[in-house]
Amino acid sequence: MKIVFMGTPDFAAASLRRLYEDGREIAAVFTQPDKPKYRGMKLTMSPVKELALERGTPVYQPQTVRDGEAESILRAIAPDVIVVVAYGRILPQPILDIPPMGCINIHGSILPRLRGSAPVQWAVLNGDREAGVTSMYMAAEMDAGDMIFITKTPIGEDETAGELYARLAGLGAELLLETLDAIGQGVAPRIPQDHSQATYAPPLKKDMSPIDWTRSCREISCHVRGLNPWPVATAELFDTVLKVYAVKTEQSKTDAAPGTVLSAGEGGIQVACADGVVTILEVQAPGKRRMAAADYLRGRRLCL
RNA sequence: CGCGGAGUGGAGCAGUUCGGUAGCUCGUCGGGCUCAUAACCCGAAGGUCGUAGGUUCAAAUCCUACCUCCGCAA
Repeated sequence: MKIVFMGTPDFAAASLRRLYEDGREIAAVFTQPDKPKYRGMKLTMSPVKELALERGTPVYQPQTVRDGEAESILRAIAPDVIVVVAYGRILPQPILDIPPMGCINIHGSILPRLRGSAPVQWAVLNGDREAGVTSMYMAAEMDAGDMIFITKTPIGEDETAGELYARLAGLGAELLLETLDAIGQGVAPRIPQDHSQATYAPPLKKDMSPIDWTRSCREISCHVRGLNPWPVATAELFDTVLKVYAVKTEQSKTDAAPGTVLSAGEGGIQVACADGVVTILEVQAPGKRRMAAADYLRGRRLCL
């Protein structure tokens, strides 16, 4: 089965790596163009490109997939199937029609819920108990194609979006192999989505970061975990904005107004919320590295 | 050359403006107190002040270059 793989971030690279390990035939890889990124704005290649170059696979990085050029490249390659994992582009119908076995997508949610680009993060933010990956036949509309298989997994009470993302990347890679096998054997199901149940997971933005102390313990915990590792929850404390990487919560009766700092010391920084106490365990001050809340307090000589 | 911040005992920081004895809160180790303790008291160890060079009688501090880390930007 001749495969063309399209993907960009780590999540996609996990699937591509699995394909290589399993000895699948990767005819070409499509990924987003190198972009100036990180400190110094150095031109950086995507994790998928890095992996493809290691393996000597031809890499294509079209600016757009809608000008016909990508289409003609793909026709020349003539893949049996196109696998798309977090590519970051929506493929037009003419491309979807090229591979005889179809275009397969691995998406990081239990469809039809959480269509879009940040499904894993939103699963945590929403306080879902369960996350998953879905394989599907692609349609022109984003993440709306007929489903093939779904793998579900519980979300840990303390699990961050970053941790869940890594786990789902692995599950997605396995799911991809199963899906390709099923297609190869002609036994892949085709389950239409219930579009009325669809929800959306838009990209995260920095302005989501501030913690709303009037929310519940659990909501705040989900907020902190869902925004970790990016953009990271923030709290305005001690006349500065601290990034909050980890909290623990305890439901309890408290008379203090939400947002009140109840204590600050070795155990962390305790802040009142709607239905209890949130203890901030790990913070990062501007220009500093991450550190335990207690360490931060030591340096600032703040203790209550 | 995209912009900015930071490197000081094991941890987090002050000291740098205006050069002049290496300091704080913790931790560690020893001793004491206590029925007992992560509490309290006494004491000790532990630092090439990121690296290299320069200026100076004298550099953590001023000058130059470099290294590393962090934030913005995605």
